[in-house]
This record gives sequence, C-alpha cells and structure tokens, in this order.
Amino acid sequence: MTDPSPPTKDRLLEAAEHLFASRGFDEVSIRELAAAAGVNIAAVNYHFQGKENLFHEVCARRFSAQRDRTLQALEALQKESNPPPTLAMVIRTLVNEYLEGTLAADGGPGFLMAVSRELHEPEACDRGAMFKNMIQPVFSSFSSALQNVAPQLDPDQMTWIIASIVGQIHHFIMRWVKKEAMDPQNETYGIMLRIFPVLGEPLPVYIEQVTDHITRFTTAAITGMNREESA
Amino acid sequence: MTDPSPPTKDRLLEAAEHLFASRGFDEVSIRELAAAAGVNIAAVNYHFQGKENLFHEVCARRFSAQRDRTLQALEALQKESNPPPTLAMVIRTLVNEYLEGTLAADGGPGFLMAVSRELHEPEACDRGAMFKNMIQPVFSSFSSALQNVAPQLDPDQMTWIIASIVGQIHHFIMRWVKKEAMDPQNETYGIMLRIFPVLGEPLPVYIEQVTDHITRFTTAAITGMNREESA
DNA sequence: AGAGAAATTAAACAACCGTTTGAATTGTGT
DNA sequence: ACACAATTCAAACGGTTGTTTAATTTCTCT
Repeated sequence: MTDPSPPTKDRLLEAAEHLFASRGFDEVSIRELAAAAGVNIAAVNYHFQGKENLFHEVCARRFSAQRDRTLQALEALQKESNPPPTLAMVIRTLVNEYLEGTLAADGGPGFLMAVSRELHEPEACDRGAMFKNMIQPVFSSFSSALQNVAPQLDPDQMTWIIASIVGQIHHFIMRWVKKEAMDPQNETYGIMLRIFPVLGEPLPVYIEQVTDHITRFTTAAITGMNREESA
Repeated sequence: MTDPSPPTKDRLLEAAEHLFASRGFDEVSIRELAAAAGVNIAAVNYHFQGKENLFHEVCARRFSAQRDRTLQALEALQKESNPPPTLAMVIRTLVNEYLEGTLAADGGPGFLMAVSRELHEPEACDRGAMFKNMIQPVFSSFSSALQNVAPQLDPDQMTWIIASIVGQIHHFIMRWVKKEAMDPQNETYGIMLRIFPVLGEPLPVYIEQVTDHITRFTTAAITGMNREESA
C-alpha cells in the first residue's frame, strides 16, 4: 500500500482545499476540482457523495488543524510558569496562533471568508456540532487561561471580551489582500496586509504589527475595564 | 407623472434590496427578482444592463444612506458642546449608528454580509471609489471627533484603533441570527442577537448591550494605551 | 391623430451547473 | 487464474442560470 501518487480521494481533498480557499464554494465547479486533482468528474460524487460534503470535509480538516494548533500553544504557555505568563502573553498567544494559522495556510484569508459565509447560511452544515467540536474547546482553553492571569475577571464578561478579540482578528484577516513573501527564510512574517488608513494610500504592514496592536489594545481594554469597575 | 404605482425601475430596486439582503447575490436569480417586483424578466437587463449592475446600485443606495446617517450623528454630537462630548460618547455614537443602521434596515445583517463578500472578490466593483466615497468620509469625521476628545492620541494609531472598532462591530453584526420585535413601540431595541458563550446555550441580548460593551471596551483600551505610553 | 421613442412582453438562447448512468478498468482474495 | 468487488471513465441527463431577441404595447410630443 505504498502508492507513489496519493489516492484519488486525497488528491481531491487537497485540490478542493486550495480552490475553495481561493475562490469560495459557489465559484468553483466540480469540473474544476476534478481537473485540478487530475481525476474524473464523477469521482467527487463517488468518494464524497456530492460537492457539499466535500466542502464540509475540507472545512473539518482545516478547522481541527487550527484548533489543535491553538490549543497546543495555549497549553504550552500554561506550563511554562517561570516567569508566569502575563495577561498580555495569553492574549498574544491566541492572536498570534489565529493570525498565523489562518494567513500562512494555503489560500490565506480566503478559507476563513468562504467558511464564514457558509456558517451563516441555512442549516446546510451542523453549526451546533461544528461550534461544539471546533470553536468551543478553544474558547474554553483561552477563557481559563485568561482567568488564571486575571482572576478578578467577571466570568459573565468573558464571552463579550472573547467576541471583541475574535472580531478584531477576523477583521484584520479579511483585510488581507496580498500575499508577499518578503524573506524566503522566514516567509510567515512576509505575509502582508494593506489596511485602509483614515487618509492616504493603503498601508502595508506585517503580521507582527497586527498582533502587537490587538494585544496592546485588548490588554489595555481588559485592565482598564477592571480599574473602572473597582473605582 | 404622478404614477400611483412606482415605475418598474424603482420596484425592481426595492425588491432587489430586500432579496439581496436576505439571501445574498448568488442565491437570488433575476427570475425571482422580477417575480418579486412584479415585472418582466428582461426588465433587469433593460434598466440596469445586468444583474451585477443592479446589485451595485442597491449597494450604493444603502451605503450612502448609512454614511449620511452616521455623518449626521457625528456632526450633531460635535455641535452640542454643553456638556462637551466625552471620548465614550464619540465612540458610542459611531457604534450605535453603525449597529442600528445595519440591523434595523431591511434584511438585517444579511446585506452587510452580502456586500462584504462582494468587496473582497475580483475587481467586480470599483473598491477604490466605493471606499473613497462611502467609507473614507465616515472615517475622517470619526477620526477628527476622536482627536477633539483625545488630543494626545497619536494620529498614526488612529487607523489601527478604527480598525479594532469596526472589527468588533462587524463581528457582532455577523452574529445576529434572529430578529424579534419585543416591544412594538420601540422595536429597534427588540432586535436580538445570539452570541456563542464560552459555555452553555446561545445568549439573547439587546443592541443596547452590544453598544455598551463595545463602547466600554474601546474607551478603556484607548485611555489605557495612552496611560501606558505616558508611563 | 399619428409618428417615433420608450417600455414591456413571451419566448428562446447558449452556457454551465451538480449528479447519474452503465460500461470499462483496476485491484483483491482464493 | 478466476470470480468478485472497488474504482475509474466518457457520456449524457435534467435543470437553472444570465442574457438576448423580436414582436407588441404604452407613452410622448407635434
């Protein structure tokens, strides 16, 4: 069973991941998928029982990869207790893993955009299960990590704070319009973003700068809200 | 020229605004549009030279309405100088206008989602002109309002801060899944959102609560970042 | 009233979609 | 080597899409 070229199903998954990420679900036909994978058109329905199912499998693969990556980073941060992690470090870890994982992956921000649209459509996919299996674990882990470094944090506020963080992250991801590898040796940090400034031309920035900003902004917000409440 | 029933073009625009907002661009055919407007199928191409153009006109209408609404609110806030507006009030004004204008409108969050997808696709629409005419004015007005209440604010940071605010707003809008008029007399505040909590079931909240959170979060972030810098 | 532009109509068009069919091919276990 | 299942294949199916056509109706102006 040592196939030199991977089986049809895997090649289809790989091609689908790339095409769906770069062009969205509706915009890519199964004829394109089959051509890109070098397989017959009927293979999609034979192996996945329809285009929709193939898309769901691709989503599940990438979601779980992103989830595992983030959980691992948060876990590692919790373990290294010398020096103990700070609030800013916990936030930075989540933001960094989210941005890097989403932008460095094949297709860049396209996949997040494709899946976010699908998530808000009719009950095509089981959003409840998707959320419970993919998103909830990350939320829980991040939430408890936050509690550790900011014990005074009101648990009721946790949901709101996480929403504000995720909102910022998604917004910056959606604004990524160009992918340029500046330094071949460290290409992750070469991915660039052009955000629209208040005035003037779009501004090219690095992932690092975005991580820095969200971390500083969010850390200041959390500590500030605490200070305000105890006053 | 006192037509009792509006001309074909207007009825088409109205039906298109509703349908595009609730189901997206791809998911609604021009046959549905024509049927909903009670006109012939060919009317779309006769009056708008294609489905795409009709969508752009709908977008332009709603974008400019949202822009005018927000600009007006910010302007009004600047004029009433007794008591002079605070940082929190400026932020609250932008957030409130954005949320109310987007969610109370026909189709609710659907339109923002439909247009945000379109904005990131190939050069179908002139994003440069769209940004310059629709978004840039609001950014400028909001930016100068912020400068007035927080003169120490670094202009270079303004772009980042606005991005963080807009990111939060969009995220909460996207999470709106249900529209319920709780109080017929004040139906705007009856629109509800179900955000995914860290644990447990989706939580129904009011627009007011979202506005409060974003305002407090952002205000604390800005003042906190300032404090941190001057330390 | 009548000529000419504008608007509306039913019908057809060509292209593409996701899926299915049934035969041909490849792989597997005995 | 043989029977049988799993897979691949070219071809076609039924349906929908956005757009166009050409005839007809409605409106406008002299």
